[in-house]
Amino acid sequence: MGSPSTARRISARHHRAVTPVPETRYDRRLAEILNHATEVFCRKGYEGASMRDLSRESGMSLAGLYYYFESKERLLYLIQKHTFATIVQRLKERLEGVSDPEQRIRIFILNHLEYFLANQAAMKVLSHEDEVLKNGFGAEVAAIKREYYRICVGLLDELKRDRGLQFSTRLAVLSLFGMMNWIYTWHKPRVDADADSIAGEMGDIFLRGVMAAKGRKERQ
Amino acid sequence: MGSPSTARRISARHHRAVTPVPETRYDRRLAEILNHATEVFCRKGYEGASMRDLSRESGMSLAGLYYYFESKERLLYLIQKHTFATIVQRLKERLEGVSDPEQRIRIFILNHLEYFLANQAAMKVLSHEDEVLKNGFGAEVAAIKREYYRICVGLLDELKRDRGLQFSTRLAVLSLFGMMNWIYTWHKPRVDADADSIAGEMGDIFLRGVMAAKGRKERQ
DNA sequence: AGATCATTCGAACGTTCGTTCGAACAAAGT
DNA sequence: ACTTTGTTCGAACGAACGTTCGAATGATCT
Repeated sequence: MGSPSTARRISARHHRAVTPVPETRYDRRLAEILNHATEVFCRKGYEGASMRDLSRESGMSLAGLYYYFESKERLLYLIQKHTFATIVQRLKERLEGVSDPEQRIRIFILNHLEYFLANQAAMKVLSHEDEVLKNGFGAEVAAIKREYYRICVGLLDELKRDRGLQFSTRLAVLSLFGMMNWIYTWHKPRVDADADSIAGEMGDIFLRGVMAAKGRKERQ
Repeated sequence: MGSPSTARRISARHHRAVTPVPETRYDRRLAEILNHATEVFCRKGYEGASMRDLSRESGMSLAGLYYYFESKERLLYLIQKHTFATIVQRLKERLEGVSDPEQRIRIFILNHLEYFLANQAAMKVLSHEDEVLKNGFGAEVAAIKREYYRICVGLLDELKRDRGLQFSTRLAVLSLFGMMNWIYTWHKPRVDADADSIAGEMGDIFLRGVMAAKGRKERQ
């Protein structure tokens, strides 16, 4: 009793049952810790960041942290899952009601880049610490990631059908992800453009690139 | 006497002075260790791989490794520097004698992807362990990296002048690097296509994308 | 053969790692 | 007031970390 897992289960029940946005003290504190941890993971990498770093940064004692999660690995899992779930949910909202295939892809790009630049630390952790989660945790995050990937494949297939194009959807999608995700290695908030114009330019390059493949046969 | 740094200095002198490709025992052994270390860094990450992992994998005792380099950080530096120097050198050779701007960019893409796929472990370490080297080592690697980047900027500027295009060179180059470098997250040698066809398809997407920007004004 | 050098290793150094434990404090319920 | 439950912490655990040292090999030369 009083163990972390018990506390989490109880607060979760409160969160769902009592009010729409109760935001218990526990949940608020956990969110704070997650934010600090994200920033430290982003700066020093998952393996490079010690629990003592996280303790110092979040202002909570080393032992205190373990009240909120049972291991460092689980902490990374919480960060990754929350980040990915948020971006997928936002995307689905924005796609609703838009039917033009090109416009839908532009929305996908903008949504991705906007969230990427607004939560650069979280997305860097997501992109960079890809394979460190072990079997149980890793599988769940990989599943969300695969869903996100499949959405993008669907959007591109729509475009191909609509415009009668022929190219390798897989390679196009992975190229697009590369263009977008690589941004964490070079974007400096003060000097580079904002998400809107970057999304526009990348959308131009990518969409003109794939749409110029009119009717041609796919490379073998 | 007998210290690592002394040994390295001597063998280096031999390497340069005596014959074109002398390949002393020392150099051969060091190369072996570098290869094994590259593979381990690729699998577990720089921070995640311990010196004991490297010892086990290379078959040399923990202490024995320190005869060949004075620290783990210096080992990463040696790997990164050698990898980058090789790819830049190969590129310069291949570009010689080719003057068509589009063809030169296709050569750049092919060279990058070919080396990337042939030395996937090394390139993953290069891409992934970007900011771990401290001041001295980091600056030197960053300089080679910048030279490589500038070559690509030069190629794209040639294309722009030649075809009268207008777009942001910086964003185009960084997008291209993203497309290419992201490959380490998804390419499976047995199931995915080879460097030639991937380079062709990526070249199509990218070049059609930027070349469709004929005469138009650059986005603000 | 002995001497000199290059190479390798077992054992240990001190430090830092992730994690745990029991006590202490705070809030809420009775 | 006392009890209960939720939250925090100092201190410590054993394990693993990067690195060092002196002795033991192997190789090369006189």
